[in-house]
Amino acid sequence: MAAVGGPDRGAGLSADLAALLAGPVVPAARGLLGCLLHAGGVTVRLTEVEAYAGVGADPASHAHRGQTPRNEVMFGPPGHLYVYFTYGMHWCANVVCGPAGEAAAVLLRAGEVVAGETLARQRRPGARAARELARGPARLTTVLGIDGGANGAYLLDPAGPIHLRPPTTATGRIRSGPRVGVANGHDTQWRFWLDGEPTVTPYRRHVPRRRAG
DNA sequence: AGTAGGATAATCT
DNA sequence: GATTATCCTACTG
Repeated sequence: MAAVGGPDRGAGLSADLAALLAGPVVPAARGLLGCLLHAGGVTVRLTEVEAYAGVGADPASHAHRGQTPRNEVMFGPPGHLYVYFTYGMHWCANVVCGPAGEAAAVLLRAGEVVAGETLARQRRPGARAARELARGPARLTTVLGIDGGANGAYLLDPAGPIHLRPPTTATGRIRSGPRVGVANGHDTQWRFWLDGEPTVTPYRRHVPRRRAG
C-alpha cells in the first residue's frame, strides 16, 4: 500500500484529539502518530501504532469474539487506555477508539523517548542505544511504568497521571503495512508508522509456537 | 544479518 | 490444555 498523507502542520487541540479518537479507528491510528504520551515521569513520542477493529470485523482483535473481562475497556468510551498482559511477562497498551459499544483500539507499538530518559534507562537496564528504549509494545510500557493498574485510565485529562497530547512538531510522512505478530488478519495493512524513524520495529510475521515435548 | 528457542502466566475453549 | 498483538540470548555467517 502506498504511503499516504503529508505533514500535519500545527499542533491540534485536545478537543481535536478527542474527536479523532471518537471516530473510525484507522484515521485515529494515523492521527496518534507523533502524539506525546506521558506516564511515570517519562514522555514518549509515538512513532508506530496498529489499528484493531471490533466484534466480528477483525479476527486479530481481542474484541473479535465479543466482550470478556479482559477486553471490557475496549467496549467503553474512547480516550481510555486498554492494557493487557501477554506471553506471561509483557504488558501492552492500546488507546480505545470509536463510540462506546464499538470495541476498536489502537495498539501503541513504539515511540521515541523525548523526556525522562534517565528514568527510562533505569527501567530498561539492558537497553544501549536510545532508540531501543521504547522500540516495541512491551518495551514502551516498561519505559513508561505502565502495567495492569493503568487499565482503563483516561488519557485526555492533561492533569491526569497518564495523558496524551497532540503533536508539538510537524509529523512526518506516514507509511503502512501488515501488522506484526498477529496470527490472523495479516492481510490487513493496519500498521502505521512514521517514515524514517529509527524507533520503528522491524516487521515480523507471526510464527506459531510448537509446544515443548 | 538473520534465525531459533526459551521464558512464563493470564486468558479462553 | 492450547494459545498468545513479545523480548532476550545464543548461535550462524
